[in-house]
Amino acid sequence: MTGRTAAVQARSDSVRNRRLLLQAANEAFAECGVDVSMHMVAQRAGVAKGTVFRHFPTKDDLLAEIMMQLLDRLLETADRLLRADDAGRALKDFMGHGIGLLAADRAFCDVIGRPSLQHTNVREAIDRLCDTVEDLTARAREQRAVRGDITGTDIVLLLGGIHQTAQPLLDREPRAWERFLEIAFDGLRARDRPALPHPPPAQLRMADPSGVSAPTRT
Amino acid sequence: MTGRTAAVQARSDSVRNRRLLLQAANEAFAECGVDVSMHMVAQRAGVAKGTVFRHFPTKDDLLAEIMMQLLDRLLETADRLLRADDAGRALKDFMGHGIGLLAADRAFCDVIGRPSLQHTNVREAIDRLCDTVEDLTARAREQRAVRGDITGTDIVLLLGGIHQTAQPLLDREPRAWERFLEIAFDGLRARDRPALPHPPPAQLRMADPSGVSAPTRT
DNA sequence: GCACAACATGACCCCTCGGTCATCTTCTCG
DNA sequence: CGAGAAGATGACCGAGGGGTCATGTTGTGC
Repeated sequence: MTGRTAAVQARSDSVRNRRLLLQAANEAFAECGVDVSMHMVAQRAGVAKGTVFRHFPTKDDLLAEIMMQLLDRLLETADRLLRADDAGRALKDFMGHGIGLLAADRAFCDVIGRPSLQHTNVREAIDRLCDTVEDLTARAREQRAVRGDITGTDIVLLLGGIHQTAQPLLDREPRAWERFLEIAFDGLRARDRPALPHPPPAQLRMADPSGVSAPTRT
Repeated sequence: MTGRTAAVQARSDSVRNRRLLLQAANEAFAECGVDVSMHMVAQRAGVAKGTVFRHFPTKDDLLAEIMMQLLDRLLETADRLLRADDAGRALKDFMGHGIGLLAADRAFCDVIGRPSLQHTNVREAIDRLCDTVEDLTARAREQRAVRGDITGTDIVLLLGGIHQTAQPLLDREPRAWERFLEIAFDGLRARDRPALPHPPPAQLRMADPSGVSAPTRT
């Protein structure tokens, strides 16, 4: 997408460095979260700091590229699960997949958690993902696998929440989130219970052009 | 506890400034989390930066003092609820109280979320809180208000998780966490369900003298 | 009201971070 | 192989953070 379309041929060392950088950034972001320094990324890739900025003009650009890969894969999984027979199972599988990604990548948590720092295409990818989760949830609702007042937004929010719940246990038991996914899903499934407090949350929109929910905080 | 016990009398302006500082720091930490700068705190209190460091030698000292107030109040609530008749109701009330505090104080979330930066007395207070929650949970378990394989650690972890779930909705609906507390509690209550995956998590200990789980990351 | 200790102040130090750029190196093409 | 452009490098910049300290100010006991 970036190198060989036009007449200009990318130099071999440039291509190699770009690959090394993406790999190093992937690991560094996953381990340390978005606050990892560009110097650290450069060091991991075995190049100088300036080289990082030659390939990715800002830290946000680098982060966006990496997050897009993650989101694309997750979106692909969601699309595939949309065609499963057992919609309840599919929804739970999707949640497991998403939480697994969160558990393996601190930067992904940071990006999902606070929309403060973001590229437009990442925001749009997240919106697309929310749409698909809405569909997944609708199917589960129709098949009575979850209660009638659960929305896709509930599910999206629960992803971050369930991961956060299990996070202190991550060192000792990397898959501890399965326990809490089970508890949460039992709650989602509860029939014969009074209506939930508060109306179902409105759909989260990160990439609205009206600029209403622009980043406000530090 | 800090000023008037010994022979030395604290000067009036010093006492006033200390009060102003604690109040300002409370607000600043609550709004911006632990990453708020000491300069910001000083500004809010209407004093110079040096004054902050005269009263609190390090940022950690200031943060610890504020967190201790919060934890003491929460611990008091937990102790009171331990004497309620309906143990299930008491446990849920406690969770509501805790999540409400998390929703109102970003620094509290930060401190609970990652134990990286901490004073010993804060760690001990958290441990005491965990003990009390363990008791609260045991009573609820005995009264069959929650399933038999739920521990106090589950509950403590769920506090942060439920808050995190609702956090993106905080601006529009400050009490949105009630919806997710309801869902989670329905899950905790689920009878006739297969056993949860993974054994109940071991109790979290923040103040262990063996220094095993010392802060490792950045 | 005086003297002095305690206190308040903000310029300053050192550090880290994202980002820049003059300079040097290396790949590529003829 | 040689020229030249694309790429790599790391010293450097400004912002902002926690923390310090010489200096100026003020409350207090005599």
